[in-house]
Amino acid sequence: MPKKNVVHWFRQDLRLSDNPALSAAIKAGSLIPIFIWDEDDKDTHALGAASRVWLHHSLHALNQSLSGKLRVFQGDAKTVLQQLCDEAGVQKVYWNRCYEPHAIARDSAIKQALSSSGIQNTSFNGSLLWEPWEITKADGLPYKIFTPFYRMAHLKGPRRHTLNLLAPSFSNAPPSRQAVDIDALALLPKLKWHETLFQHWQAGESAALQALETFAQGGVDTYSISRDFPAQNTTSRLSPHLHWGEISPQQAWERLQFEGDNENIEHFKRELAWREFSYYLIYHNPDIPSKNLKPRFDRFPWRQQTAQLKSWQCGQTGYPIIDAGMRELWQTGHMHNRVRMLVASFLVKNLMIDWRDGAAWFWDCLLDADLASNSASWQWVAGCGSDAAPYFRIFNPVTQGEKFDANGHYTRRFIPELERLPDRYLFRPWEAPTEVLTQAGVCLGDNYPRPMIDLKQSRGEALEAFKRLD
DNA sequence: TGAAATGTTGGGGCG
DNA sequence: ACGCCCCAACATTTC
Repeated sequence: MPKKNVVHWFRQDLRLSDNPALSAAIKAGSLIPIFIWDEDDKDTHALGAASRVWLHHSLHALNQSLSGKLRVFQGDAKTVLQQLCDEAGVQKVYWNRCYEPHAIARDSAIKQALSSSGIQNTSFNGSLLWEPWEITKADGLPYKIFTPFYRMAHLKGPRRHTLNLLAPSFSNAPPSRQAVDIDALALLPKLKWHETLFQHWQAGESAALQALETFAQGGVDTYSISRDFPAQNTTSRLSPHLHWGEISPQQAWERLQFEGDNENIEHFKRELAWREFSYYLIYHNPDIPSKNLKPRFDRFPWRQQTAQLKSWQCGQTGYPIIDAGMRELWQTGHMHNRVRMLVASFLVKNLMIDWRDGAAWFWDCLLDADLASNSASWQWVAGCGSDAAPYFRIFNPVTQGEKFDANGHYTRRFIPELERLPDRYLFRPWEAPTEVLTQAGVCLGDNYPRPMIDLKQSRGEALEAFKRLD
């Protein structure tokens, strides 16, 4: 007797391994693997440009590992699913949960619609170590501080890895007329900008597993310390893979656990847990992308400085470590973690520009753009998050540059016009004697900007503004 | 997962 | 030998 057709709906789980919903679907019948591009340009949560590029490549990779059987649709997800189930006689639909507020709303409406037409639908946890509702304080309320959250989560232990992926038997239901080619989704921008991005990255499950392997076999050995130095590429570089679920956090967690137990591995697990905490926060605070978690920040006098925002975005602030970071973001779709903190601190605490403007730019440019992490991290930096950096913690881009990029490898890589400026002045070119600048071919205000604001003064103003919030 | 301002200490130069 | 000053080095406080 032929097996019944079942649907696995791929969303942010673009992988075959450790995929609980997919495994369940494969066990249940003949597989129709689908992806639905259901985005409307008017959506406030519409994917950023870099994310779309990643998705484009990741879908191609996924389709390849499914022997070209991935069916791609465009349009309202509920309509697409209902029509597909109807056409192909599907009685069972499987997916892994998403946790963004708009996705939760969409999915619960779909769940209801499918159930009421008698179609069984089951969702799984495919992207988090801990379900956000499972970790609570003794009084049942959600944690607001990372450390106690992590302690409790640790006690529970992470979700177990899904074993035993059976080889799928694909449904031979005729392709739906609605199915479209991945390229027809037009996820790539018209400009050639995306081609430079993908000189630095490879999307898809096998690239993700390879990145994990590389990290586990070497990168992690010095992780705790060297992760702070942007010139050393010793972070895991797993973030975009994790965002799209090309790899699960369980796979990362367990692979590193296999290497043993030391300070570096502990530290990395803690970073995975920060990702979890972001999802935890957005689940319990759906407004986190747009609303200060600390309401008193609603009175903060953010400055509407379009020109200054633009200088920051383009890496033309006159502070080399800031500009290097912003240019790294534009050129590679990525920015080193420490530098993210520096540029964010500079925007919010020196320029006094709204963190939401910074978050929006990151959202558009980052290949690893993730609503939960992006929102939670910007609120953390701005000081308006629940467990946030204290407002007075303001990074000094000169000191930080000298400390974390002492030999200037990172900064010079992204700011070639400062290539020949000696280390001594690299992070403070305005202090360099004229002849040093001339010899290095630097002309301030011409081929590299003068500092756009005074650090000491802007810091003082921000601290004043903060004090007035109390 | 800060930095600046302020305070304290102790060694060395010097009269 | 002693007091004095200077200042680096470190510690503490404040934002």
